[in-house]
Amino acid sequence: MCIVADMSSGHVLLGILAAGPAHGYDLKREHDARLPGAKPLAYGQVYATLARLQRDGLVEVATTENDGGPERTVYDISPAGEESLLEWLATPEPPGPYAAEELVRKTVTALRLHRDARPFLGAQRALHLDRMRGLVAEQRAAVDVDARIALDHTIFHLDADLRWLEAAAARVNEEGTLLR
Amino acid sequence: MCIVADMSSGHVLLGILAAGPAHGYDLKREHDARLPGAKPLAYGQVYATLARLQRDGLVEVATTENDGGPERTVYDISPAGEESLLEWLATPEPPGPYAAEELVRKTVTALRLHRDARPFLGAQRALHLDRMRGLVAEQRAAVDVDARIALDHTIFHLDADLRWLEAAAARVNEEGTLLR
DNA sequence: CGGCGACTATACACATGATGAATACTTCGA
DNA sequence: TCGAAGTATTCATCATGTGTATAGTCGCCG
Repeated sequence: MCIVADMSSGHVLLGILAAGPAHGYDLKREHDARLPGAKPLAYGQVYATLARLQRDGLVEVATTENDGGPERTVYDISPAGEESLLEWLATPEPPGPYAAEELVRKTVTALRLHRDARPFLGAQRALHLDRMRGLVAEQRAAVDVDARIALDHTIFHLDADLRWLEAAAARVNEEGTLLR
Repeated sequence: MCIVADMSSGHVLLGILAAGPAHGYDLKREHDARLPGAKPLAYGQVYATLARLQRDGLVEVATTENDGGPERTVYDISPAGEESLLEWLATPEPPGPYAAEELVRKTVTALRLHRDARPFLGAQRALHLDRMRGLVAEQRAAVDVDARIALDHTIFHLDADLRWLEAAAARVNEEGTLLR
Protein backbone atom coordinates (compact mmCIF):
# COMPACT_ATOMS: atom_id res chain seq x y z
CA MET A 1 0.00 0.00 0.00
CA CYS A 2 1.82 3.04 -1.27
CA ILE A 3 0.47 6.37 -0.07
CA VAL A 4 1.74 9.51 -1.68
CA ALA A 5 3.96 11.59 0.58
CA ASP A 6 4.43 15.05 -0.90
CA MET A 7 1.25 16.71 -2.14
CA SER A 8 1.39 19.79 0.04
CA SER A 9 -1.59 21.59 -1.48
CA GLY A 10 -3.12 18.36 -2.73
CA HIS A 11 -4.21 17.29 0.72
CA VAL A 12 -5.83 20.63 1.40
CA LEU A 13 -7.88 20.17 -1.77
CA LEU A 14 -8.79 16.68 -0.59
CA GLY A 15 -9.89 18.21 2.70
CA ILE A 16 -12.18 20.62 0.86
CA LEU A 17 -13.59 17.86 -1.32
CA ALA A 18 -14.29 15.81 1.80
CA ALA A 19 -16.99 18.36 2.58
CA GLY A 20 -18.63 17.77 -0.78
CA PRO A 21 -17.97 17.71 -4.55
CA ALA A 22 -16.59 20.82 -6.17
CA HIS A 23 -14.86 21.97 -9.33
CA GLY A 24 -11.46 23.56 -9.82
CA TYR A 25 -12.46 27.17 -9.79
CA ASP A 26 -14.30 26.84 -6.49
CA LEU A 27 -11.50 24.83 -4.97
CA LYS A 28 -9.06 27.65 -5.59
CA ARG A 29 -11.29 30.16 -3.86
CA GLU A 30 -12.09 27.94 -0.94
CA HIS A 31 -8.38 27.17 -0.54
CA ASP A 32 -7.50 30.85 -0.37
CA ALA A 33 -10.32 31.51 2.06
CA ARG A 34 -9.14 28.75 4.35
CA LEU A 35 -5.55 29.90 4.38
CA PRO A 36 -5.55 33.68 4.59
CA GLY A 37 -2.03 35.05 4.85
CA ALA A 38 -0.77 32.20 2.70
CA LYS A 39 0.16 32.63 -0.89
CA PRO A 40 -2.98 32.28 -3.01
CA LEU A 41 -3.10 29.13 -5.12
CA ALA A 42 -2.78 29.75 -8.87
CA TYR A 43 -5.45 28.26 -11.10
CA GLY A 44 -2.91 26.37 -13.14
CA GLN A 45 -1.76 24.77 -9.92
CA VAL A 46 -5.26 23.61 -9.04
CA TYR A 47 -5.86 21.72 -12.24
CA ALA A 48 -2.38 20.22 -12.29
CA THR A 49 -2.88 19.02 -8.72
CA LEU A 50 -6.35 17.67 -9.50
CA ALA A 51 -4.89 15.73 -12.44
CA ARG A 52 -2.32 14.13 -10.12
CA LEU A 53 -4.96 13.32 -7.53
CA GLN A 54 -7.09 11.69 -10.21
CA ARG A 55 -4.13 9.77 -11.59
CA ASP A 56 -3.46 8.40 -8.10
CA GLY A 57 -7.11 7.48 -7.63
CA LEU A 58 -7.70 9.89 -4.75
CA VAL A 59 -10.43 11.85 -6.51
CA GLU A 60 -12.97 10.96 -9.17
CA VAL A 61 -14.92 12.96 -11.70
CA ALA A 62 -18.45 13.26 -10.40
CA THR A 63 -20.13 15.03 -13.31
CA THR A 64 -19.40 17.49 -16.06
CA GLU A 65 -22.06 20.13 -16.04
CA ASN A 66 -22.79 22.56 -18.80
CA ASP A 67 -25.99 24.39 -17.86
CA GLY A 68 -25.79 28.10 -18.26
CA GLY A 69 -22.07 28.65 -18.37
CA PRO A 70 -18.78 27.17 -19.44
CA GLU A 71 -18.24 23.47 -18.99
CA ARG A 72 -17.30 22.52 -15.45
CA THR A 73 -15.82 19.28 -14.26
CA VAL A 74 -16.97 18.46 -10.75
CA TYR A 75 -14.62 16.32 -8.69
CA ASP A 76 -15.33 14.18 -5.66
CA ILE A 77 -13.08 12.48 -3.14
CA SER A 78 -12.70 8.69 -3.43
CA PRO A 79 -12.46 6.15 -0.58
CA ALA A 80 -8.70 5.95 -1.19
CA GLY A 81 -8.64 9.72 -1.03
CA GLU A 82 -10.36 9.77 2.34
CA GLU A 83 -7.91 7.22 3.65
CA SER A 84 -4.96 9.26 2.43
CA LEU A 85 -6.43 12.41 3.93
CA LEU A 86 -6.92 10.85 7.36
CA GLU A 87 -3.43 9.42 7.36
CA TRP A 88 -1.99 12.80 6.44
CA LEU A 89 -3.96 14.47 9.22
CA ALA A 90 -2.77 11.96 11.79
CA THR A 91 0.93 12.32 10.96
CA PRO A 92 2.86 15.15 12.61
CA GLU A 93 5.22 17.17 10.44
CA PRO A 94 9.00 17.09 10.81
CA PRO A 95 9.87 20.46 12.40
CA GLY A 96 11.66 22.96 10.18
CA PRO A 97 14.03 23.55 8.61
CA TYR A 98 13.21 27.17 8.11
CA ALA A 99 16.72 28.46 7.57
CA ALA A 100 16.36 27.91 3.86
CA GLU A 101 14.55 31.19 3.89
CA GLU A 102 15.87 33.94 1.74
CA LEU A 103 16.34 36.24 4.70
CA VAL A 104 19.01 34.06 6.27
CA ARG A 105 20.61 33.23 2.96
CA LYS A 106 21.08 36.88 2.24
CA THR A 107 22.32 37.88 5.66
CA VAL A 108 24.82 35.05 5.96
CA THR A 109 26.04 35.60 2.40
CA ALA A 110 26.55 39.31 3.11
CA LEU A 111 28.43 38.58 6.33
CA ARG A 112 30.70 36.06 4.64
CA LEU A 113 31.58 38.69 2.06
CA HIS A 114 32.58 40.93 4.98
CA ARG A 115 29.96 43.46 4.02
CA ASP A 116 28.08 45.48 6.55
CA ALA A 117 24.72 43.74 6.81
CA ARG A 118 23.17 46.37 9.06
CA PRO A 119 21.61 48.58 6.36
CA PHE A 120 19.99 45.51 4.90
CA LEU A 121 18.80 44.32 8.30
CA GLY A 122 17.29 47.74 8.97
CA ALA A 123 15.46 47.94 5.67
CA GLN A 124 14.14 44.45 6.19
CA ARG A 125 12.91 45.35 9.64
CA ALA A 126 10.92 48.27 8.25
CA LEU A 127 9.26 46.04 5.66
CA HIS A 128 8.39 43.46 8.28
CA LEU A 129 6.89 46.02 10.64
CA ASP A 130 4.77 47.28 7.79
CA ARG A 131 3.45 43.85 6.94
CA MET A 132 2.82 43.20 10.61
CA ARG A 133 0.55 46.20 10.86
CA GLY A 134 -1.48 44.96 7.90
CA LEU A 135 -1.82 41.49 9.38
CA VAL A 136 -2.93 42.67 12.78
CA ALA A 137 -5.69 44.64 11.06
CA GLU A 138 -6.69 41.54 9.09
CA GLN A 139 -6.68 39.57 12.32
CA ARG A 140 -9.09 41.97 13.98
CA ALA A 141 -11.43 41.68 10.99
CA ALA A 142 -11.34 37.86 10.91
CA VAL A 143 -14.55 36.21 11.99
CA ASP A 144 -14.04 32.48 12.51
CA VAL A 145 -11.50 30.59 14.61
CA ASP A 146 -9.85 28.84 11.69
CA ALA A 147 -9.00 32.06 9.90
CA ARG A 148 -7.70 33.52 13.14
CA ILE A 149 -5.51 30.48 13.73
CA ALA A 150 -4.10 30.68 10.21
CA LEU A 151 -3.36 34.39 10.58
CA ASP A 152 -1.80 33.75 14.00
CA HIS A 153 0.77 31.58 12.33
CA THR A 154 1.93 34.29 9.95
CA ILE A 155 1.97 36.86 12.74
CA PHE A 156 4.01 34.63 15.05
CA HIS A 157 6.57 33.95 12.37
CA LEU A 158 6.74 37.57 11.35
CA ASP A 159 7.43 38.31 14.98
CA ALA A 160 10.12 35.62 15.04
CA ASP A 161 11.76 37.23 12.03
CA LEU A 162 11.72 40.61 13.76
CA ARG A 163 13.33 39.22 16.90
CA TRP A 164 15.86 37.46 14.72
CA LEU A 165 16.67 40.61 12.79
CA GLU A 166 17.38 42.37 16.07
CA ALA A 167 19.45 39.49 17.42
CA ALA A 168 21.43 39.32 14.20
CA ALA A 169 22.11 43.06 14.27
CA ALA A 170 23.19 42.75 17.91
CA ARG A 171 25.55 39.89 17.10
CA VAL A 172 27.03 41.87 14.24
CA ASN A 173 27.53 44.91 16.45
CA GLU A 174 29.12 42.81 19.15
CA GLU A 175 31.49 41.35 16.60
CA GLY A 176 32.23 44.82 15.23
CA THR A 177 33.25 46.21 18.61
CA LEU A 178 35.36 43.16 19.32
CA LEU A 179 37.30 43.67 16.11
CA ARG A 180 37.99 47.31 16.83
CA MET B 1 18.98 45.06 -18.34
CA CYS B 2 17.22 41.97 -17.12
CA ILE B 3 18.38 40.52 -13.80
CA VAL B 4 17.11 37.15 -12.71
CA ALA B 5 14.70 37.27 -9.80
CA ASP B 6 14.22 33.80 -8.37
CA MET B 7 17.37 31.78 -7.91
CA SER B 8 17.07 31.22 -4.18
CA SER B 9 20.05 28.91 -3.80
CA GLY B 10 21.74 30.26 -6.91
CA HIS B 11 22.69 33.49 -5.25
CA VAL B 12 24.19 31.68 -2.29
CA LEU B 13 26.39 29.76 -4.72
CA LEU B 14 27.35 33.04 -6.35
CA GLY B 15 28.27 34.35 -2.92
CA ILE B 16 30.55 31.38 -2.34
CA LEU B 17 32.14 31.76 -5.77
CA ALA B 18 32.75 35.43 -5.03
CA ALA B 19 35.34 34.24 -2.51
CA GLY B 20 37.16 32.27 -5.19
CA PRO B 21 36.68 29.61 -7.89
CA ALA B 22 35.27 26.25 -6.86
CA HIS B 23 33.67 23.16 -8.30
CA GLY B 24 30.24 21.68 -7.70
CA TYR B 25 31.11 19.22 -5.01
CA ASP B 26 32.83 21.82 -2.86
CA LEU B 27 30.01 24.28 -3.41
CA LYS B 28 27.52 21.83 -1.95
CA ARG B 29 29.59 21.36 1.18
CA GLU B 30 30.33 25.01 1.66
CA HIS B 31 26.65 25.80 1.18
CA ASP B 32 25.63 23.34 3.90
CA ALA B 33 28.34 24.66 6.21
CA ARG B 34 27.12 28.22 5.76
CA LEU B 35 23.52 27.38 6.43
CA PRO B 36 23.41 24.90 9.28
CA GLY B 37 19.85 24.09 10.27
CA ALA B 38 18.78 24.52 6.66
CA LYS B 39 17.98 21.63 4.42
CA PRO B 40 21.23 20.38 2.84
CA LEU B 41 21.52 21.05 -0.87
CA ALA B 42 21.34 17.92 -3.04
CA TYR B 43 24.16 17.36 -5.48
CA GLY B 44 21.79 17.18 -8.42
CA GLN B 45 20.56 20.60 -7.39
CA VAL B 46 24.02 22.09 -7.44
CA TYR B 47 24.81 21.12 -10.99
CA ALA B 48 21.38 22.10 -12.27
CA THR B 49 21.77 25.51 -10.63
CA LEU B 50 25.31 25.92 -11.95
CA ALA B 51 24.03 25.14 -15.47
CA ARG B 52 21.40 27.88 -15.13
CA LEU B 53 23.96 30.34 -13.77
CA GLN B 54 26.24 29.58 -16.69
CA ARG B 55 23.38 29.87 -19.17
CA ASP B 56 22.62 33.33 -17.77
CA GLY B 57 26.26 34.37 -17.92
CA LEU B 58 26.64 34.77 -14.15
CA VAL B 59 29.40 32.17 -13.84
CA GLU B 60 32.09 30.90 -16.20
CA VAL B 61 34.08 27.72 -16.42
CA ALA B 62 37.55 28.50 -15.09
CA THR B 63 39.31 25.19 -15.75
CA THR B 64 38.65 21.48 -15.93
CA GLU B 65 41.23 19.67 -13.87
CA ASN B 66 41.96 16.01 -13.95
CA ASP B 67 45.07 15.47 -11.83
CA GLY B 68 44.78 12.59 -9.43
CA GLY B 69 41.07 12.08 -9.33
CA PRO B 70 37.88 12.28 -11.34
CA GLU B 71 37.43 15.19 -13.72
CA ARG B 72 36.37 18.39 -12.01
CA THR B 73 34.94 21.49 -13.61
CA VAL B 74 35.95 24.61 -11.70
CA TYR B 75 33.57 27.55 -11.94
CA ASP B 76 34.20 31.21 -11.33
CA ILE B 77 31.89 34.18 -10.91
CA SER B 78 31.63 36.61 -13.85
CA PRO B 79 31.33 40.42 -13.70
CA ALA B 80 27.60 40.09 -14.47
CA GLY B 81 27.42 37.57 -11.64
CA GLU B 82 29.00 39.98 -9.18
CA GLU B 83 26.57 42.66 -10.23
CA SER B 84 23.62 40.33 -9.78
CA LEU B 85 24.93 39.24 -6.38
CA LEU B 86 25.31 42.78 -5.11
CA GLU B 87 21.86 43.73 -6.33
CA TRP B 88 20.36 40.70 -4.59
CA LEU B 89 22.15 41.55 -1.36
CA ALA B 90 20.91 45.14 -1.44
CA THR B 91 17.24 44.23 -1.96
CA PRO B 92 15.13 43.40 1.11
CA GLU B 93 12.82 40.40 0.92
CA PRO B 94 9.04 40.63 0.90
CA PRO B 95 7.98 39.38 4.37
CA GLY B 96 6.23 36.00 4.49
CA PRO B 97 3.92 34.40 3.69
CA TYR B 98 4.70 31.53 5.99
CA ALA B 99 1.19 30.14 6.29
CA ALA B 100 1.82 27.90 3.32
CA GLU B 101 3.53 25.67 5.82
CA GLU B 102 2.26 22.19 6.23
CA LEU B 103 1.58 22.67 9.91
CA VAL B 104 -1.13 25.25 9.29
CA ARG B 105 -2.54 23.43 6.33
CA LYS B 106 -3.02 20.34 8.42
CA THR B 107 -4.47 22.07 11.46
CA VAL B 108 -6.93 24.19 9.51
CA THR B 109 -7.95 21.21 7.37
CA ALA B 110 -8.56 19.14 10.50
CA LEU B 111 -10.61 21.90 12.12
CA ARG B 112 -12.75 22.37 9.03
CA LEU B 113 -13.53 18.68 9.10
CA HIS B 114 -14.74 19.18 12.68
CA ARG B 115 -12.12 16.80 13.94
CA ASP B 116 -10.43 17.25 17.25
CA ALA B 117 -7.07 18.72 16.35
CA ARG B 118 -5.68 18.52 19.89
CA PRO B 119 -4.03 15.10 19.65
CA PHE B 120 -2.27 16.24 16.51
CA LEU B 121 -1.25 19.54 18.09
CA GLY B 122 0.15 17.67 21.08
CA ALA B 123 2.16 15.20 19.01
CA GLN B 124 3.51 18.05 16.95
CA ARG B 125 4.54 19.91 20.06
CA ALA B 126 6.55 16.93 21.28
CA LEU B 127 8.40 16.67 17.98
CA HIS B 128 9.16 20.38 18.01
CA LEU B 129 10.48 20.30 21.56
CA ASP B 130 12.73 17.43 20.59
CA ARG B 131 14.16 19.25 17.62
CA MET B 132 14.59 22.34 19.75
CA ARG B 133 16.79 20.47 22.21
CA GLY B 134 19.01 19.27 19.36
CA LEU B 135 19.32 22.76 17.94
CA VAL B 136 20.22 24.38 21.23
CA ALA B 137 23.03 21.85 21.57
CA GLU B 138 24.20 22.62 18.04
CA GLN B 139 24.04 26.31 18.87
CA ARG B 140 26.31 25.87 21.88
CA ALA B 141 28.82 23.99 19.72
CA ALA B 142 28.81 26.60 16.93
CA VAL B 143 32.00 28.61 16.70
CA ASP B 144 31.53 31.57 14.37
CA VAL B 145 28.92 34.33 14.35
CA ASP B 146 27.48 33.43 10.96
CA ALA B 147 26.65 29.89 11.98
CA ARG B 148 25.15 31.15 15.21
CA ILE B 149 23.00 33.65 13.33
CA ALA B 150 21.79 30.96 10.93
CA LEU B 151 20.93 28.63 13.82
CA ASP B 152 19.21 31.48 15.65
CA HIS B 153 16.78 31.75 12.79
CA THR B 154 15.70 28.12 13.01
CA ILE B 155 15.44 28.32 16.79
CA PHE B 156 13.35 31.47 16.70
CA HIS B 157 10.95 29.97 14.18
CA LEU B 158 10.75 26.71 16.05
CA ASP B 159 9.84 28.78 19.08
CA ALA B 160 7.22 30.64 17.04
CA ASP B 161 5.70 27.32 16.00
CA LEU B 162 5.59 26.19 19.63
CA ARG B 163 3.84 29.36 20.73
CA TRP B 164 1.47 29.00 17.81
CA LEU B 165 0.69 25.39 18.69
CA GLU B 166 -0.24 26.49 22.18
CA ALA B 167 -2.30 29.42 20.96
CA ALA B 168 -4.10 27.18 18.47
CA ALA B 169 -4.87 24.60 21.17
CA ALA B 170 -6.15 27.39 23.41
CA ARG B 171 -8.39 28.77 20.69
CA VAL B 172 -9.75 25.30 20.02
CA ASN B 173 -10.44 24.76 23.71
CA GLU B 174 -12.13 28.12 23.99
CA GLU B 175 -14.33 27.27 21.04
CA GLY B 176 -15.06 23.85 22.52
CA THR B 177 -16.29 25.28 25.82
CA LEU B 178 -18.38 27.83 23.99
CA LEU B 179 -20.14 25.11 22.04
CA ARG B 180 -20.94 23.11 25.13
C1' DC C 1 48.17 -8.45 -4.18
C1' DG C 2 43.56 -8.19 -5.21
C1' DG C 3 39.27 -6.89 -4.42
C1' DC C 4 35.92 -4.30 -1.76
C1' DG C 5 34.04 -0.43 0.40
C1' DA C 6 34.19 4.58 1.10
C1' DC C 7 34.92 8.94 -0.83
C1' DT C 8 35.10 12.35 -4.70
C1' DA C 9 32.69 14.18 -8.67
C1' DT C 10 29.30 14.60 -12.20
C1' DA C 11 25.22 13.54 -15.10
C1' DC C 12 20.57 12.05 -16.11
C1' DA C 13 15.69 11.07 -15.44
C1' DC C 14 11.74 12.35 -13.50
C1' DA C 15 8.01 14.40 -10.33
C1' DT C 16 6.39 18.45 -8.31
C1' DG C 17 5.66 23.47 -7.77
C1' DA C 18 4.59 27.69 -9.80
C1' DT C 19 3.58 31.26 -13.35
C1' DG C 20 1.60 33.44 -17.49
C1' DA C 21 -0.76 33.41 -21.40
C1' DA C 22 -4.44 31.44 -24.33
C1' DT C 23 -9.15 29.91 -24.94
C1' DA C 24 -14.10 30.02 -24.67
C1' DC C 25 -18.43 30.94 -23.05
C1' DT C 26 -21.88 34.07 -20.27
C1' DT C 27 -23.82 38.02 -18.32
C1' DC C 28 -24.71 42.70 -17.90
C1' DG C 29 -24.59 47.41 -18.83
C1' DA C 30 -23.85 51.58 -21.93
C1' DT D 1 -24.80 45.31 -30.14
C1' DC D 2 -20.41 45.91 -28.60
C1' DG D 3 -17.36 45.17 -25.16
C1' DA D 4 -15.85 44.66 -20.43
C1' DA D 5 -15.92 41.69 -16.54
C1' DG D 6 -16.56 37.25 -14.53
C1' DT D 7 -16.46 32.01 -14.85
C1' DA D 8 -13.86 27.86 -15.95
C1' DT D 9 -10.24 25.30 -17.96
C1' DT D 10 -5.97 24.20 -20.66
C1' DC D 11 -1.27 24.60 -22.18
C1' DA D 12 3.53 25.81 -22.32
C1' DT D 13 7.33 26.63 -19.73
C1' DC D 14 10.52 26.78 -16.12
C1' DA D 15 12.44 26.13 -11.40
C1' DT D 16 12.92 23.04 -7.67
C1' DG D 17 13.95 18.85 -5.72
C1' DT D 18 15.13 13.77 -5.28
C1' DG D 19 17.01 9.53 -6.50
C1' DT D 20 19.90 6.94 -9.10
C1' DA D 21 23.57 5.77 -12.31
C1' DT D 22 28.34 6.27 -13.58
C1' DA D 23 33.19 6.46 -12.99
C1' DG D 24 37.43 7.20 -11.15
C1' DT D 25 40.64 7.08 -6.85
C1' DC D 26 42.25 5.77 -2.28
C1' DG D 27 43.16 2.88 1.46
C1' DC D 28 43.01 -1.20 3.98
C1' DC D 29 42.01 -5.93 5.37
C1' DG D 30 42.55 -10.62 4.43
